[in-house]
Amino acid sequence: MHQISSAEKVIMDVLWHSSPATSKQILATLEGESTWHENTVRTLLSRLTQKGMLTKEKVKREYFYTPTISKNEYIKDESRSFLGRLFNGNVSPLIANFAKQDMLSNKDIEEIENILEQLKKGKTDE
Amino acid sequence: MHQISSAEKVIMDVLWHSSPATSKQILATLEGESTWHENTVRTLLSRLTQKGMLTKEKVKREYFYTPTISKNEYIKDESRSFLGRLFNGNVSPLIANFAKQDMLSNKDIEEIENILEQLKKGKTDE
DNA sequence: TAAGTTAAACTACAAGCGTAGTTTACAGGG
DNA sequence: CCCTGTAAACTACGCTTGTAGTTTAACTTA
Repeated sequence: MHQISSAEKVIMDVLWHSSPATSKQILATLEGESTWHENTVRTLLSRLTQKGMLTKEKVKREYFYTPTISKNEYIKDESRSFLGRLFNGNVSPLIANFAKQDMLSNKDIEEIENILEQLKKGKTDE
Repeated sequence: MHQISSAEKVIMDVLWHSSPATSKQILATLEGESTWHENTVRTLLSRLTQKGMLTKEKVKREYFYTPTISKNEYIKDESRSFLGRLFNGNVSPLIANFAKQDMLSNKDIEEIENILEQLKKGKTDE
């Protein structure tokens, strides 16, 4: 599984947005949004590399880091695991729950209906 | 926030299903589904109590444990945090992602549409 | 009432995480 | 060629988690 901790995910997000990147560049991107020490970022980078979530390529003295999984894959896995943990893997109870908790605006409803329409169209085309 | 670890959640699930219950009863419920030592269960119970997720009431030598939050509240909070972490808090991108990842069966689509229909009916009634 | 049983409390310990400090090594400038 | 700055590597440390072992305290039974 993709065990990425929450601090590590901040780094992954930067790299998913733009990679390959050096620790320096990542630091620059995080400037203002985080108060992390440089070494913290470097530690996170090396832990992510050890976990196989990043590859690094040396250029002169620096490494350029690149994610080994896409954000979409990550999101898919996380969604699956979330769905599994809380809703036995079924999507509709999740939606039902959002509905029950009043978490769906009219706009949400409309958008979701559109998505489903598109999806049905795509399916019958196959 | 409700920081319940995954081992702790197993205990919470037992108690959400039936509470108050003693550690003995929880052990009995878990019999067969888990290989935990009794002390492991007791440790988890006391950690959950310390975290404020359970209250306990002494009867003779034993404690009866009861969750302080409902499973629905827990699910709501988890859903919110999941949505926040991965989809900036918006539901429709989540659905769009499920769609894109082919995680929605025809049955899912139908059920979701029903939920949305019901929801719209409820809303215009107000 | 002494002994046994057992629930609860306390202690333990390794791995993972958040967050750096310290040391090493190398590239570029004078 | 040596010094310096900086990237990388290694070390650290307290907290959480998973998973118990050990000790204490209190019922229960003979």
